[in-house]
Amino acid sequence: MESTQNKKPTADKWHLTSDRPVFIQIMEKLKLDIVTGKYLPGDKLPSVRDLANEASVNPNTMQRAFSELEREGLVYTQRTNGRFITEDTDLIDLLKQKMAFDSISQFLKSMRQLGFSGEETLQLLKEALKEETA
Amino acid sequence: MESTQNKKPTADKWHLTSDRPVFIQIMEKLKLDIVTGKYLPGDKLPSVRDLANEASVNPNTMQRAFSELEREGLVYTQRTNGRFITEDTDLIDLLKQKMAFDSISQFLKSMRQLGFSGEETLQLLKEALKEETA
DNA sequence: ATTATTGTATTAAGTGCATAATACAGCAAT
DNA sequence: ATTGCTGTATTATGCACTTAATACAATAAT
Repeated sequence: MESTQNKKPTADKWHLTSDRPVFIQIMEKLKLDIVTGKYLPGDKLPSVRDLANEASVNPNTMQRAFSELEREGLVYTQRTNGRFITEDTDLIDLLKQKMAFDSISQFLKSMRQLGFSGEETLQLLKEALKEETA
Repeated sequence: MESTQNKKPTADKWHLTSDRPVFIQIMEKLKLDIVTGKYLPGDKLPSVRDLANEASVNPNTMQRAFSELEREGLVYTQRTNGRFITEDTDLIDLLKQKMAFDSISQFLKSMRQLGFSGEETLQLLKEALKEETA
């Protein structure tokens, strides 16, 4: 017996969309959770079935996301025990740096495509930050 | 008779990838060409077939991209004469503003997801710009 | 008037992603 | 030893995007 409020409280904080492959979006979310410390090195992950259920996704899809993450060395598997976050903290740090670098590069590229110089882009960013507090 | 160098010189400057719908990527490229002035208001566009050929894409796919652009008011069609860039310069300006705003918003969002504050992000961007010239 | 070019529509096929429904093997807990 | 949970594999179905091969209607050019 579960209490009525104990159904699925930790449900969809995955905000998955249909405009890109779901397994990619899951990978991105997991990577964020890893580099931001929501998952710590060595942490045990929920089972494929549980996570699939929580994300309202097919187990195959969740499985695929983890397969890819494992290929990248971010998680490792103990065949019948579960999955765990890598303990390679250097790898995690590198990933975070790379994600930040990629974000900056992509931003500058798209702004330049729109015709803005680096200086103009910097200025626009400053103004955007100013707007936020106002 | 064509000279040997007159084959398809203006070929693939479309760099389309397979990780996202092609018709979306085409729309993005066309929008960029419009807001950056490579196409001017009222300009006549090449035919669907020619553009499809140039981009190495199926005519249906190119057609779809244009249908969407037309829905957004960026191009208009003369039934059997061809397609033209909108002459609504305000719309074009608004689009450019929106694209820049979206780019900035997305950048700030992704950096915050990585744990960086607005100030930190600004600093990282400055450093990135400094690195470029060095 | 004829011809070529325009946008547009249709049908069939192939591919990748996601789902659903199972099933199996191996280890942990009991 | 049995039971339950783990990752993993398989088969079938559906959907969206893309391609291919046509075809048609309407206008511009000749």
